[in-house]
Amino acid sequence: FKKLFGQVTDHLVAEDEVLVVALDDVNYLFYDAEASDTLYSLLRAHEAHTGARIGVIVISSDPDLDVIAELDGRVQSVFRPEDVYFPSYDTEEIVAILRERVKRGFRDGVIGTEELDRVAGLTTETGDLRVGIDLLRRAGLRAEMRGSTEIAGEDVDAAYEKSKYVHLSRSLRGLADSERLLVDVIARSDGEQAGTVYEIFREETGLGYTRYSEIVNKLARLGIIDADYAELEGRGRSRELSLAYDADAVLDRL
DNA sequence: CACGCAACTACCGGTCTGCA
DNA sequence: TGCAGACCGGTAGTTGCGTG
Repeated sequence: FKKLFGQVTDHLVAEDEVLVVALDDVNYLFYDAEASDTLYSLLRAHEAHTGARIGVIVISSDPDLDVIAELDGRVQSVFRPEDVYFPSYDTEEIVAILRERVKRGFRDGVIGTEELDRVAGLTTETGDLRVGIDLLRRAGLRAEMRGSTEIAGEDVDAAYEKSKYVHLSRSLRGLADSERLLVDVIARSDGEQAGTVYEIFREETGLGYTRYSEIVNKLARLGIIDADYAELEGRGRSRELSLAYDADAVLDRL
């Protein structure tokens, strides 16, 4: 990193250029607690490499995440961004976007208005356009498998059983071995207390509580598991760990 | 009602290891 | 040899119950 970054900043100084870095989906950096270090390197580059000018644009797709508040003080003091808020797509906009995809991806008449509305409705429910696009693809393939040139309502419904998990598949794919193992343990002991789950986790991995706690937090922030403080748990407080998805769906994708 | 304690979580400094 | 990532131990902080 140091070597590469040094080359970049040297180039900026030599050519008298300004680098603008756009970080799409930054929320994922927060889930890994990497956001502050990343922004710090970029925004304070001029301290280590005099004359290097770097600006940052950050794009978050998690409305519950307060980007500025979650950053370190040392980053907050140099990162004073302008906020631009983009509201999520409404059903009408989703339909328009999906219709455009349909036009490009399918022959005329492959999907009717009724079926497209159904896709749009399911997409609105999950709040993610990726679900809708995946849904079109799967429904189309399913119709083709049946030897039909038209997508039927049941193609959409059957495809949705897979498409609704695009988030899950994507999240799981990015996990390290020990993280996947913990997901596996939680899937098999759903709803247990943090301490109980740790016992099993330690037996299988030999890792310490610190690492365990960090992984639990990461999985919770990714939305793979729920880790809520349980009410009335004898002494002190304890978190209850459970999957945010259907256990079989998770185990299938591990 | 203050206090200690159990059962956790959060954080920090540091070691170990693999890689180029 | 230098670096980055994974991991650990120690310790401080949080919470709510039991106790005198």
